[in-house]
Formats: sequence, C-alpha cells, structure tokens
Amino acid sequence: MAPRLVSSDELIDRLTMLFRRVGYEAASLVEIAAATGLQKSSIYHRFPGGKEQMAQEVAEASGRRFSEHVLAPLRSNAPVDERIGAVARNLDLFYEAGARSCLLDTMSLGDPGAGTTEALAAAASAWIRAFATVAREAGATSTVALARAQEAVAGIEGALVLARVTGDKRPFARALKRLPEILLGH
Amino acid sequence: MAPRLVSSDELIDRLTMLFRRVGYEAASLVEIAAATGLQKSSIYHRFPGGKEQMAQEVAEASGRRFSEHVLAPLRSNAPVDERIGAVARNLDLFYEAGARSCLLDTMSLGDPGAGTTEALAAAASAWIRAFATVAREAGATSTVALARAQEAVAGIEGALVLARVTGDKRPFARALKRLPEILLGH
DNA sequence: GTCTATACGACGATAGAC
DNA sequence: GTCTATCGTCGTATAGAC
Repeated sequence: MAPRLVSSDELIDRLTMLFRRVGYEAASLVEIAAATGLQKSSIYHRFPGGKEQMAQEVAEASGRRFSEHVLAPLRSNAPVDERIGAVARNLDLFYEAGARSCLLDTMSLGDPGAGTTEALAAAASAWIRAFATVAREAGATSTVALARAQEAVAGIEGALVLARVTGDKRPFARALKRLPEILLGH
Repeated sequence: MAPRLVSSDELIDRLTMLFRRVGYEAASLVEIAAATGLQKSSIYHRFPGGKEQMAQEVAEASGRRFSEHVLAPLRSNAPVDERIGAVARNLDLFYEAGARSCLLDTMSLGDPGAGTTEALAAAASAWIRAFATVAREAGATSTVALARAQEAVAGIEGALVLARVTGDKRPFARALKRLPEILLGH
C-alpha cells in the first residue's frame, strides 16, 4: 500500500479552490489532476463516483466547514453585535476580501448531480438559518428574521458576483460592514 | 440563397436564454442546436467565431437591450420614485420574478473569451452607472451614489443566486421592493 | 495508493452537397 | 443559408502494472 501523497482533507481543499474558481463544468480532470498533484486515475481511486462525487463531497465539506468555522462565533455568548462583527471578519477571510467566488454560485450551474445540488441547498439554508437566529435574538419575529437573513446573504453573494465581473471589491467590504444593521434592524 | 429559418434577433434571443440557464461551459453545441432549431453547421455560418463569438454577441446584445428596455424609464422625466418603480417592474419581468439567472453571473465562469468578459463588465458598469445617476439626482454625492447603486445591483444579483440554489424567490421580490430606499437613501 | 497507457464517447469545428 | 457527414481533440473514465 503506497503512502498517501495528499491527505483527504488537502484533496478536498484543493478541489474546493478549483470549483470555486472555475465552477463545475469548466473543471476538467486534467485541471483537477494539476490542482491536486495526483494523476487522474489516482483521483478515481479516492472518488470512484468521478467528478460528480468530487463535487458532492466538496459541497458537503464546504457547508460543514463554513458552519463550523465561519459561522461559529454566532453560537458564542458574547454580545450580539460582537458576534456579528466576528462573523464579518471570518467572511472577509473566507472570501479573501471578495476575490474568491462562492461555491453556492459557481457550483449551481450546469449539471453537478442531484447530491451536489442538495448539498448546496442545505448549506445555503443553514447559513440563512444561522443569520435568522441572530436576528430573532435581536427581537425580530421569525418572518422578519428570515427576510433579514436572506437579505444579508444575498447582499454578500451579489457583491461577490460584482467583484468577479467588474473587479471592484468595495461592494463586498460594504456588504460586510452593513451586516449588523441588516440583521439587527435598521 | 436559402431563406433564414431563424431571424438574427431570434437566434440571439434563444442563445441568451440558453446561456442564462446553463452558463457558458455547459452550453454544448448540441444543446445550442436544439435551442435554436438549427444544425450545428448552420450556426457556424452565422457565427464563424464559434461559441466564443456567440457568447460575446449575446453579452453585447443583452447589455444593449437591458439598457434600452429595462433601464429606459430611468431616463424619463417622471418623478424619481415613479421611475424607480417602473424599473423594478421591468426587472421583475426580465428575471421572471427571480426564476431566471443573470448573464453577468452565469457567463462569468469558465473561459468565455476576452470579448465576452469585457462585454459583461461593460454591461455591469452601465447598470451601476444608471442607478448611480438616479441616486445623484436624489441628492447623493457621487461617491455615495455609486455605493448605493452597487448595493442595489448586488442585492438583486445575490437574490437571483439564492433563488437558483434554494428555490425561494421571495428575496428577489424584496430586493426589488427595497430599490427606492436603497437608491434614494434610507 | 499511485502510476502509465488506453478506451471511447462527446466536444467544438469543418467540408462540401444542395 | 441550410443540410448531412465527418474530422481531430479533449472530455471522463478504466485497465492493469508496480
């Protein structure tokens, strides 16, 4: 049994980077091999289900990590605005100040398979739910909290699209800055 | 000279629909032929530059039409809030209440060629500029007006991403409803 | 578990008849 | 201008040695 040249975590990491950058369809196996440092057939040994399985595992892992790391401060017992500030800083790192696209966007085009589509939907819902919980703590009804959470997430996703298309990352910075106002009410 | 089975405008229309739905990379020539009702080689007669030329012409035409039709009410001399309301209704039709994705998003992944990328950037800038002009009319400085315009466009683009991923189109409706507040100041 | 080599279908694109 | 037929390449995926 030859030693693993690339750990499972690192493999997912590098695939995640690739899918975020070019999306699902444009990520060819040649690029996947180059990005991971493995040969095509070695990758199939890790993902017998091929590209669809890679996409699904990336989507699932990314949703998990986003929840565990980026959104983690929301579950602390610091003051609400401090928690939101911490999440904003995490988001700035996660999206590299707007330079990196979001998997929810880039992997939801083409035909990445049902499993991936479900994983993306689940990740989006979890994010929105986490934001909505904070809004509720600030006194909003569950309906209003959901709307505020969706507005906040949409603002971030849209700013990332703008950054990719126009190169201007300032809207992303402002979307993060507005986060407290949006979630806590204007 | 055989008669044109599909007019040039209709050809662009159908290609636009396809690219909005699946993006650039996932739009294969087989799908393009099916969507347009022409054979692959007939399409090459119209677009000798192949898929890249199709993408570029679609991006350019879409930017033009968006400016001429969707954003047109902004250039009338009705009261500002009425103009914005008219644009919101146009946007609702253009994006079919959130059911259709935006070309700025779906065609900015993969490698659609330099011409397409430039056309998308130009279209995004024109949209933002049009919104910013309205904000300036409402008394905002040019810096603030730009920020408001970008916030408004990002809100719409993000809501479209959310709609595609989660299936929930309500954030899009709310993004349109917020349009006056955002552009005219809170 | 990784590699080289290869199968083979789908892809973008072209040739040439009508 | 449209079609049928076809080209070469690149795509995903496998086989089998080490």
